[in-house]
Amino acid sequence: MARIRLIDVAELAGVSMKTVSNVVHSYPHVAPALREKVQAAIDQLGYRPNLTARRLATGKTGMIALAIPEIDHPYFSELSRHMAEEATRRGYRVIIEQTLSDPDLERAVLIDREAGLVDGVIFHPVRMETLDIAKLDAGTSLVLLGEAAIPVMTDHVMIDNVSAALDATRHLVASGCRRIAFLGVIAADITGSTNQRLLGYQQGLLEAGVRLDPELVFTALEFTAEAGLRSVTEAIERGVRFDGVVCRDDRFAIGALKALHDSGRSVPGDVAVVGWDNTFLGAYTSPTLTSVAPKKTELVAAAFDLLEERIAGYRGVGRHLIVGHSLAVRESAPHTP
Amino acid sequence: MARIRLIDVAELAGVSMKTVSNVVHSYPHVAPALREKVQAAIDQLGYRPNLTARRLATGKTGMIALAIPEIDHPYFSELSRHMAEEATRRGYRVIIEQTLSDPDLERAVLIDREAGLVDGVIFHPVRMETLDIAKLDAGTSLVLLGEAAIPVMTDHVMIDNVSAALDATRHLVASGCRRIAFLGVIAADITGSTNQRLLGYQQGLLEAGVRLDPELVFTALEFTAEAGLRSVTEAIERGVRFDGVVCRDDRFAIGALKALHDSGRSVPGDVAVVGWDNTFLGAYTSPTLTSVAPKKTELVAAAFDLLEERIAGYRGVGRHLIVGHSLAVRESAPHTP
DNA sequence: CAGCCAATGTACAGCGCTAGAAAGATATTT
DNA sequence: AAATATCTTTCTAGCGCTGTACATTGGCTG
Repeated sequence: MARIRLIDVAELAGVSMKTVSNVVHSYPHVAPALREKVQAAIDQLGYRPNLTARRLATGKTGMIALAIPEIDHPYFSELSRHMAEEATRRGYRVIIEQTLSDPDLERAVLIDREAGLVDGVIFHPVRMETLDIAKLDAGTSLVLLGEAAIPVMTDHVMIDNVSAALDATRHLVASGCRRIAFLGVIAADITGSTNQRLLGYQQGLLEAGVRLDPELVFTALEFTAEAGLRSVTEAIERGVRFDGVVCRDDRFAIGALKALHDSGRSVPGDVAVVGWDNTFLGAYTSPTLTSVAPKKTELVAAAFDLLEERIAGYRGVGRHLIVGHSLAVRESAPHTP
Repeated sequence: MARIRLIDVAELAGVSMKTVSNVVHSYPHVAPALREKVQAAIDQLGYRPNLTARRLATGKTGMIALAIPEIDHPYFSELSRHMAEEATRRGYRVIIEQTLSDPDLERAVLIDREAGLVDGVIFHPVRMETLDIAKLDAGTSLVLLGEAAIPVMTDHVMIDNVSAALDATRHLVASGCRRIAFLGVIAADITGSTNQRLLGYQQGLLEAGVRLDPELVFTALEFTAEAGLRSVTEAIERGVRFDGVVCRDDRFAIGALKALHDSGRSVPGDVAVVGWDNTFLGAYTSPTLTSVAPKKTELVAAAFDLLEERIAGYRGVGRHLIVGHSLAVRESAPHTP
């Protein structure tokens, strides 16, 4: 079953390849009669242009790569969905690369990108350091997401983590919490995200005239609900008292909800809980989860805008965009009446 | 910043293109000294082969498409992750196509596949009908997932839904449930999945000598936790009594948990709940969710095996594989003591 | 009716890489 | 030393499509 080529259609229709190509591309200056004849040949043979060949000829692949740590992390799977939809809207296809937070895989993404496979890359680094990225960002189209690394020359989109954490903390303060914990600092995590969120949290306490009690900064071992559960359970067992928790991540928040539930605390009665990322998980818990909500569609649109400008030839310094956020208020930390 | 080409390397090293190509491909018969010289030139220029060109020349793209209804559905995002990992293991890249259960998008997947973009497609159809798929499966490499459509000529992997539903029902019967409900039949859903699961459910009741009460078959309007919640809430309000629920989907199960919780029922005390797909959602709920667990890694491996045989040239009739399943037993329907 | 322009169509040289044939170099055998 | 075998390397024809340069046609103008 040999594939039908442009030339096969051309022969059947008795015209040149270019004319067939013109029909395929809806080039205006083709005589209606000819166009019809060619179209008939196309239909008859079931011709589909070979995209690989087209790519080689045009130099454009029409494809962008989205490199994220884990496909099945709710935040990233939602992000992927938005990316896929935005890409379709803009005429691109998305190829998803899972880096698993492995520095080598992350590096591979940046190197492969140059292999002419994709026109650009949207990359959410976790482990690669600023300088490392700067070194590999060899002038091709790249947009970074998140706060892990921010090379000056590279475009970058994020939310204002400090102010978001501040909002979350203020929300808890407003509903009467005074002993507010922060979950979770990760031993192995040297990314800026946690630090910034912690900073906003401190600022919120300061504003409320509450002193930060180091005992209330909970540490987790890894980014899982399980680790969050363990961390909160241990705090409870240590006798730490708290009436609110700002969680660095929805999964931590879910672990926290479970820990509180298992230890007989009511949420939000005894402890109010705020998560982060506003993933769909939060809608499924009991109680439902209040969560910091990055404006994902804005973020996706901004990332694409920057990327397309790069693809179009922009070679200037990196643009660093902040997109909005809000607080999705649900049962675990409701509005004050 | 013009891209470095094979010929640039060849010129710098003072050899022919083919020799450079041989080095790149680790072809054995290259004199060590020459190999070193070429490698030095490659490193110096930072040469990366252009994959698009390679593809055009070899006819292999090294890429497969995974077409699923929604990237951010937990089942599919977990599946995607496994697919991505298996693909990497086998030397492929995955391009994910989101069909959104739209018949036109589903059809587009099958048509685009022929555009020389990918070597094969793994496709989980939802809306396309058997005949429609059969018509478009024009001899290229395709493997289907799920139960929606099963054209004879096309390869296909699924779990035994009847027997899995039977297992779930038996589990509830064994723990003493007698009035077992089934959630949810979807008005608009004509896929085989629901019917098969319903069949296994009936069979389980029959075995236990329990008559099927039509009142216990709960209908939902769409595939969301929200719809599940509503369906169960309405049943409770109608005064329907039941002590167990087999859910067609983890999201329904989560809706059910919430409905039961909100109405003051305890799970599993008053009502035991079994979900389906064993997504990570089930580990995060309170109580945690017992769920039918398709062996995803087996499924992924089987799909790839079939696909690779197709890619390698197999042109016979469709193989229809059943992969295993188990029941992930957690708190919502625990083991009987 | 020559002279021109615009509208249509054709020819063909790449895009960067691969792979098989052919040539050149070196080693082995008789 | 000639003949043969074995390595190494070069040559070159595509892969299927696009875009530029050029050829052709027909309609109009003056």
